Amino acid sequence: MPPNETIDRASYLPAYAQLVNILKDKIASGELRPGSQLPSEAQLCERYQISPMTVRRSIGDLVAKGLVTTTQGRGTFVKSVHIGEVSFGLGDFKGLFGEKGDTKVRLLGARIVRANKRLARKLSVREESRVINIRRLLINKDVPVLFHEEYMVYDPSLPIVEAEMEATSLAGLFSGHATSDLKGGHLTIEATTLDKEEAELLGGEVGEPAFRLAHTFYDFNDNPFSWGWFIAQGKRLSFRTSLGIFEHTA
Amino acid sequence: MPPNETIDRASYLPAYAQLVNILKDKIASGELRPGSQLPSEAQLCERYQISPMTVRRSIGDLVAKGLVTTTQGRGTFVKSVHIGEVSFGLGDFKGLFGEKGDTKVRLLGARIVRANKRLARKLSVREESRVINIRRLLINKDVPVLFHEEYMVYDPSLPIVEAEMEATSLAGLFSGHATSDLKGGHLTIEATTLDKEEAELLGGEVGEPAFRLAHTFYDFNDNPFSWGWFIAQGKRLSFRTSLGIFEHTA
DNA sequence: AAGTGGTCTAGACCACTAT
DNA sequence: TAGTGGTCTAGACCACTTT
Repeated sequence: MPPNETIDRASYLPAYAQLVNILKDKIASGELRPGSQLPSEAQLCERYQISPMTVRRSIGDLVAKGLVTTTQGRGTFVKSVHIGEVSFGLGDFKGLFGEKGDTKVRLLGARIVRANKRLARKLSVREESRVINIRRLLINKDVPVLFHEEYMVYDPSLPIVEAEMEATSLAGLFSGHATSDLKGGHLTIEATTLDKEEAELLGGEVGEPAFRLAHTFYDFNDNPFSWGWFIAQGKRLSFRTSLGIFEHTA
Repeated sequence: MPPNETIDRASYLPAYAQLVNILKDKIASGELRPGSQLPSEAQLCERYQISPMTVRRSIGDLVAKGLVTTTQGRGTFVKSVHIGEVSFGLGDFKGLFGEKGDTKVRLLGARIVRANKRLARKLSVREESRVINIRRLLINKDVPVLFHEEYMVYDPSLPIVEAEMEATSLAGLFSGHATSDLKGGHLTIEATTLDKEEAELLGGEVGEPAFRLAHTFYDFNDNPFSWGWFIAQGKRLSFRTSLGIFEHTA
């Protein structure tokens, strides 16, 4: 478990990764405390008999992991932990899906509506223009876990529903192959409570805590083409992360 | 705005960053669509007259940004967007603090309690052992924005309250200088609703949507020493992020 | 066999910080 | 001035995928 103090050139693990592990362990064990300075790159080269570019790669990895900071002319230092820099992944959201095959999508409705003011602004279309509204329920092992409501611009030049629906298909977005028409989007996570309809669909109680994941997706002309949100019960979902050094970083 | 098609060796911007921008723009403009293959590293070396290591650094940056993937023996390809890989930061949380000077912390109470079963498990102490309980209210411009409840192990060998309180002081954790006794921790974000007490403290309504950010912090012996949570009204907070290519990536 | 990315060398010069 | 990290070169050899 304790890594050797030398680089094993025969190891399947590349030299830079071995050095990362060595330094990481020194930090995790407290041998290198937050604020203390790491050996200089030249010293690490000499100590472990590896070339400068390899040492730099190792240190770059540690910087990327948020474990150290470098300052030109000063040196490399172990960072102390800051909550503000933590990031959470949406992988937890994906966990609602479970194993493939367990998950089904039930289409609750698809219709064409006229854009009100808010919708017109969100999709950059004129008020009263036609917009596709799609409502889906995601079911995992017969348990409804996610409600999705989405509005998409209606482009008469396209074969409507199938193409549009595939564009932001749940499976594609979360785990599989998204379309190449999607340039990117914005997401926000909000706290909310279930309303009557959502509670019925998800099998929960009205007023129960829930997450709303709102999305806007853009095409390669930077025009929004989809706006909507996912609703998940709070009890079925939480976002987890770690600060500092933990197994999962290994 | 459109970057030149050559590397400017006189630019203050390093060569690898210039190549990153060139490739990023080709992706953003749709010239390189999701799924399509980038020129090989050798071709990029030739085309832009830079050495292999420099090209690799550029591509490494794009991989880190999640814009491309590389497969040994196959090539480098533009990724399509996947929600599951998105991550969002706690910077939004930090936004509750506002400009420095606007923010005050009011100590609502600090006392020593006996650990119940749950608390004993969370802090890895025996049931009935003594634990410090601290409750704070964070106030920004006279508006209460954050309620913090925390339990810490009571170590009789330390000068109690001040040392312990500083260990996870709000200011230190979110923006400033954390102590070097903190190795790391686990965080979870949950959806919840305000109970009566929280509603009174935060000036909200009972049952109103809220976020709970729960934390456990560990020392360098991997012993948990702090467990607790922050409560923020949902209307004062949302977590935002982007997928794909947007300005903020520049 | 040809082409691709993955690792690594052994230096070079530059920009910045400290003394 | 000495020491630090930041960038970059011009190759090398390896592992892997595809034809």
